Amino acid sequence: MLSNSAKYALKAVLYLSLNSNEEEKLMTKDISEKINVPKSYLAKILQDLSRHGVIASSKGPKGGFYLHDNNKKISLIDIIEVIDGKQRLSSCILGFHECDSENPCVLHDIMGGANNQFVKSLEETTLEDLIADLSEGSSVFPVD
Amino acid sequence: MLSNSAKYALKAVLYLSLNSNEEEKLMTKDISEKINVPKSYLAKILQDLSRHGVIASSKGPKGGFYLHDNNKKISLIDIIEVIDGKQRLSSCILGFHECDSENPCVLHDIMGGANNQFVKSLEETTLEDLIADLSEGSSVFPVD
DNA sequence: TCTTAAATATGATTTAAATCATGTTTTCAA
DNA sequence: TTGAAAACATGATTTAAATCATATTTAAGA
Repeated sequence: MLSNSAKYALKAVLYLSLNSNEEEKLMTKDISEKINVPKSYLAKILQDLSRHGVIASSKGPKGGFYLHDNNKKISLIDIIEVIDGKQRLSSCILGFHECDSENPCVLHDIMGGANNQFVKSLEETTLEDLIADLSEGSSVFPVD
Repeated sequence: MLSNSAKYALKAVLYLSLNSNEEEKLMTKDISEKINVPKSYLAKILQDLSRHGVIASSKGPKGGFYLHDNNKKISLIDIIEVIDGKQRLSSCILGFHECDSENPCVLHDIMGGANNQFVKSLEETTLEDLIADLSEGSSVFPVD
């Protein structure tokens, strides 16, 4: 459903949203240790996210990755799509190309629209929402 | 969520449930052409399913794969678990090991139990149910 | 201006899933 | 009883994702 890379991206951006700002940037090394993701692999993902404007970065000494406030208004789906593309999440569970509610594959209804609902949640949920949940203590930010 | 192999298994077993019985067995070659899955790859999967009693087989000339009536009462989850194991379907979307409703990861609620519900459907749905849906014309059996 | 610390860009390597290939066993039918 | 047709078993190859490595660019600070 989600690639490993996309999961790492979500974790990293969430970590940044909790621990960074314009004054306190974070290096790949720090993030990778904290969220338990291989450093060079994470580096590639962060660079990808930065190139697409999902996160901010600056080079050189005292440089690193961080989030602007408006980056926190981004929805989760936008993070995922930078890494996995648009297709992956909406694809039929049996790999049927023309699968939709008009022309449902034999498992489409079994899924009960679970996937659609999940995608909708990803579209509607922003980083800020997750931060709110976490600060309420109603959920946990997993490391592994 | 599901491996490619598990998808192929579902398609193959469903095809068998529609087109085979004790008198009309089907060879790997026939099934693979019909459901559009590589022959030798499918062979491995069918042998796996047969070894686990999900489908029946007989060797030699006039041999092949088929389903007994009681094989049609099997639920979809049992087909999937033979191929993918028990873990894969229930794992946390962020890869968090202790993720459950007691200790939800930050995405657990976002998923809205979509995954749990999906697994439940797979547990409750039998091949017969799918066959019924198909014969009503309310769904389609996809080839690709 | 020079050194150093960071991201950036690019490509190589590893790993696991997917796919292919082939020899062995069983059983039917002539 | 023998040849052929099928599943069965096993292992090799390919491919894509995941991971690693390293040279290049940028910018801070001395």
